[in-house]
Amino acid sequence: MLELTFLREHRDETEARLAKRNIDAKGLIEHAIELDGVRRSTQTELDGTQAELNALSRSVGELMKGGKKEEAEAAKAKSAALKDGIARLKERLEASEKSLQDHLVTIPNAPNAKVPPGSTPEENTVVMQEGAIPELGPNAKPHWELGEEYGFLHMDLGVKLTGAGFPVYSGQGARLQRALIAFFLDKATEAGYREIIPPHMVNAASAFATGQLPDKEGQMYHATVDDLYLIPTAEVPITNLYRDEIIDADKLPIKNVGYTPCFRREAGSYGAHVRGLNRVHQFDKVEIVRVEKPENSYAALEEMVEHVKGLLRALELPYRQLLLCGGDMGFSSAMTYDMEVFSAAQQRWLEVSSISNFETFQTNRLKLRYRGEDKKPRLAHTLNGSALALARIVAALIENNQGPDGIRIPKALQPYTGFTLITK
RNA sequence: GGAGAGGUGGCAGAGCGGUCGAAUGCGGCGGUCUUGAAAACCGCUUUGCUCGCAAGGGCAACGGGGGUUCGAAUCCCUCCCUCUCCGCCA
Repeated sequence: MLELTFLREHRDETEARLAKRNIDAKGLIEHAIELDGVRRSTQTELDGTQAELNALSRSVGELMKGGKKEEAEAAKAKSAALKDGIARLKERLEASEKSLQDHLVTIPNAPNAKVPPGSTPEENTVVMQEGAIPELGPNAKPHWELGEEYGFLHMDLGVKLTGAGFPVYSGQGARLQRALIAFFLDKATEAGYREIIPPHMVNAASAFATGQLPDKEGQMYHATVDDLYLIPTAEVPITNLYRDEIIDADKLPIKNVGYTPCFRREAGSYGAHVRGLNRVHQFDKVEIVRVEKPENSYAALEEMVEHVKGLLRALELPYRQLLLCGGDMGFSSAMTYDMEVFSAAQQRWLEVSSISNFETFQTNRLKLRYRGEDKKPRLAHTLNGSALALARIVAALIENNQGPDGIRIPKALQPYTGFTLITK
């Protein structure tokens, strides 16, 4: 959620930044300012009336003590009218706060100045590309065929147990998952991230604070009996660790990493391009999450990108870095890089990481602040990125490394898998 | 799941209908003293909203919500959470 005071004081800037998303920025902001005006005038009026009543109540106490019974009764009678007014004003204030809130929640984050305008993935910028794209020849198979052939991935069993999009890994496939998770966690720990094992379900307040609610309600699995949500990413619980906190400036930056399974309903996305592991309802992901001072957050973003690049290089995967255009960015993000690996058998790029700076968009909802040099609490910046998301990494890894003898495991991963080749 | 106890400031812990945003202690910050440090002493030490150019005001918050009252941290209702005991259980 955008900061109201910032929006008020930097109206033109916010409008210009927001316009990159190809939405009616002017209209959205105008309406917000208007609703805020109503809220503020109501607040002022209510405060004044409440002050009057407070003074009156105090005088009643003093009159009683002084034995002036009649005067006290007169004051009591006077307070009735004030109370009426206060009740009405409170209602009005609540209503105006609610309409303001309801409106603010519909405004996406304002993109950073560097973000290219645009509305489709075609308008994203390719920042860089690295790694040789393997020539597999005509007999190359997509990962879902390889998985079946080698017997380590079973989409059909997942259907039996749960439904489409819930893969079952077995044998070397299961071990490969575990190896990747351990490898990613170790690399993040080396880079100074603290490992977190969070709950895999969160309450509505947490889902709201990181922006899953109300914006992406339909994307999450909802356990209605207890009103809990299955996390779509570790970002949700890990970022919410700091909800309602004021952190001393010298404690920043905070760098956390967590592995969790991720659950996404992905309602309405079916077809050939989502076969196999390309898009599933449950996948494993190692996520890095940072809390930063505003002046450092963009340097942190680049640092996170470098970290992810290191992982992709170690896995010997051809990859590229995309700077998302305004219209393709997530609702809460101010700037997002996507990392994609090339899946040689499918001849397409697969998104395996999304690294974003949310600036104060999340912390405003989280009420996550830090105390700077001036001792005043200010909203911190939050960032997060996948490092990395497993299912598609596995897809690309096994497709790109298929050969006549089996599927080759990259060197960096071999200490973790305990084998160098996936065989039949 | 059953029974009981309790939720107050960074922490500990008072307050149990009025002047209590809240005693006191600890911690933290600033100062005095000291060659320096410690001790001692003095002062300061929550957050949000709002009015104001500012100085400085006002309002709200004692787990959440509602109620009683001229007035609630204090009384009542309700929800949530924590702890103890019992039951169940990886």
